[in-house]
Amino acid sequence: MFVSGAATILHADLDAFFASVEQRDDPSLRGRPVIVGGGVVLACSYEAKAAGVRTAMGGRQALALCPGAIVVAPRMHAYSAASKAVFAVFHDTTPLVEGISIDEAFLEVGGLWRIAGTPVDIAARLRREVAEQVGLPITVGVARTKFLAKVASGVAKPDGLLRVPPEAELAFLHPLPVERLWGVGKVTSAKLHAMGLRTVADVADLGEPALVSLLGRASGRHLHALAHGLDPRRVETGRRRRSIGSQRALGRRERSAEELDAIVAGIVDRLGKRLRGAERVCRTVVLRLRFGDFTRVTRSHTLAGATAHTPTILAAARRLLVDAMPLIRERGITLVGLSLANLDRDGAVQLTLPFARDSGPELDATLDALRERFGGEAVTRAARLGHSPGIQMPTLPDT
DNA sequence: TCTGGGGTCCTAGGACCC
DNA sequence: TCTGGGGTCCTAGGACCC
Repeated sequence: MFVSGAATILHADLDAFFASVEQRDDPSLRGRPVIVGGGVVLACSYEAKAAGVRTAMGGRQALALCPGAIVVAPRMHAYSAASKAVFAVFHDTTPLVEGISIDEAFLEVGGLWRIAGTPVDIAARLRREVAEQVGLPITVGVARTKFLAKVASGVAKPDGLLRVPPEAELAFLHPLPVERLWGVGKVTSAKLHAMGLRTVADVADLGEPALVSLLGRASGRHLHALAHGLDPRRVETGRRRRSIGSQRALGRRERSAEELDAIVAGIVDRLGKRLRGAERVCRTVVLRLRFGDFTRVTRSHTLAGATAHTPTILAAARRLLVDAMPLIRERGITLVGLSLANLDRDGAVQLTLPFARDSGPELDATLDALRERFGGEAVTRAARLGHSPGIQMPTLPDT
């Protein structure tokens, strides 16, 4: 059930996913700049990207950059059906598939060479099958680790295939800008730039203690490892969602307490249905608010027991909303959202196992043993706790 | 640049316990 | 009686990703 032997990982990533589905379903859109979304760009075709359009950009700005763009309203059902079809191809390729998002997955193919050929053969076939069976372009990165496979697919986009051979990893990685490192966003890249660090090689030269003091323990260690081509994370099947949420942007108009209450009730209703549809229960209700000045807050409440009962969740959400009303009146509300978290943390057994700091292989072996014993899906948590290093907390089902 | 919607993980502090 | 170490759980905020 679990991987043995040399790991070889594919990172498969659909190109401009939503926009590609639109171009597939409407031939008149092919070869033309397509923007999916309205107020904000959810996705755009490569023709629009060439004009400077980017995901999450305001719609007005996008059209200013690319006046010829065709704007299409999102069709989430079509995307989710296309995603399912692509994941079916993934699962035909190998049982070891870890979905990362609607359009991306890691595939472990290290043990397949005897029956399916080299990883590059497998990747080429995968791309062909996705094109033939689903009609979408997909890029695949091939490498020894997740991170390198992901970077490879990013470099190979669009509609490409790139393998990073083990002996060429650092030569491939080190000239890249720090923004390519997974976990380096705006804030972190600004900090790194302020230190004069621009490439992955610069980060690799800095040394772990300096990175940790700059970025915090977890990020510092993580980045240091990635910059040296080290990434022990394996492809994990059976990961389950840890929270579900829904939110609504409200614009700048004033909202009465009754109006907000009705919006929250609507969101709770939707989330309750999703929760029960997934046969899951939650213990924590989180209210998310964004204000007129774009500051945000969250307010949360943890229930005594897990539930999927809409009235129970609604009562908790209402209390959080009422408590937040003074803030809302003061700053003006522009977004309301709810998350249901601590999923399935009731009727579960929590084990706490002490480990020495940094005993990675031991931890992995223990987790594998737990998965063997209880099934891959059962072990839902294996985290290093921030302020109590070395403790693991797998969560097991009721036995 | 006047800003969506769905997520993950990490950090830090306080209450509480032994 | 006071203090410390070690630990769990909850809340809140923030960075990041697609």
